[in-house]
Amino acid sequence: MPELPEVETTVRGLARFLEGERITRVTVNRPDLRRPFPPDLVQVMTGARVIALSRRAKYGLIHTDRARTLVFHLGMSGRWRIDPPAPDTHDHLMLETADHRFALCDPRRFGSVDLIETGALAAWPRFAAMGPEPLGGELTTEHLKAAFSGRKQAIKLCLLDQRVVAGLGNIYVCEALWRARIHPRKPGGKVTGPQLARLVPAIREVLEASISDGGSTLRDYAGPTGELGYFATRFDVYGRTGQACRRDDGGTIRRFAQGGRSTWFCPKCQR
DNA sequence: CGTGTGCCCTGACAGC
DNA sequence: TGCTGTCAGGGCACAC
Repeated sequence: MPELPEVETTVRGLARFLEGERITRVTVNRPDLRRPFPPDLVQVMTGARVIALSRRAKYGLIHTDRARTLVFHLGMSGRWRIDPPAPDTHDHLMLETADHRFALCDPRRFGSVDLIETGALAAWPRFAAMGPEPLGGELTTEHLKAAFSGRKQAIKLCLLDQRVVAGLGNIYVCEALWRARIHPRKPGGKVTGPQLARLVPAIREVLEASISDGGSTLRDYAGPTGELGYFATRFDVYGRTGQACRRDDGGTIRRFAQGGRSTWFCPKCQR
């Protein structure tokens, strides 16, 4: 269930085992996920040393000493299994080091694997059009104001647009809008100044809280099973149809569809 | 251009 | 038990 916090948690978990290590073996079990695997994937990655791992939006990056970076996306159902005790039908790609094995498992196969020249990552079309990262100070009230200006589209959909902010998904958009007390159907261009000012910290805080939960879950999972696990957190609105708003304002969480996906919100405090 | 729709794929779950 | 329908955290191609 990968959104930004899960990707960040996954990258951190992989980094502990992969950074500085040499890839001794690469196994490809099928030719593609959403897109074909790079034809030279095995050749380039076999024997490569991993320099560092990082994240851009919901993509994980494995930088190697071959001037190339393996860029993975976990789609809807992807995860890396570290030292899996048994093979899984959906382990599509396996990387091995001297001490560990890393299986990219993705039942729905909405994920992707690309091999990009490290020096040209910023120009990679999928990255070039992206907005700022929601963490780390790039994302400002002024940026959102400019990005939303004149847009009639609902703010929920604006925030899912990776050109506006890179890495927000359905869960965290719902959660951030609740925190900022903004109605998800409000047109982007009509969001008020005070609402925008609340939105930036709301986004940052909900992501940071999830990442710290993910970190603790990861520590647990890294022990006995050796698998990466996704954080389990208590959402304020996501999936809480019919339950009381956590602000105790008498509101009941409601669900409706926007752009083919579900939105949850509190009609009492989100305006 | 901005905006809306449908599809890629498998699995989990509810209801019968 | 097994069938059927619905839904799922993403991204993209395509139509207007």
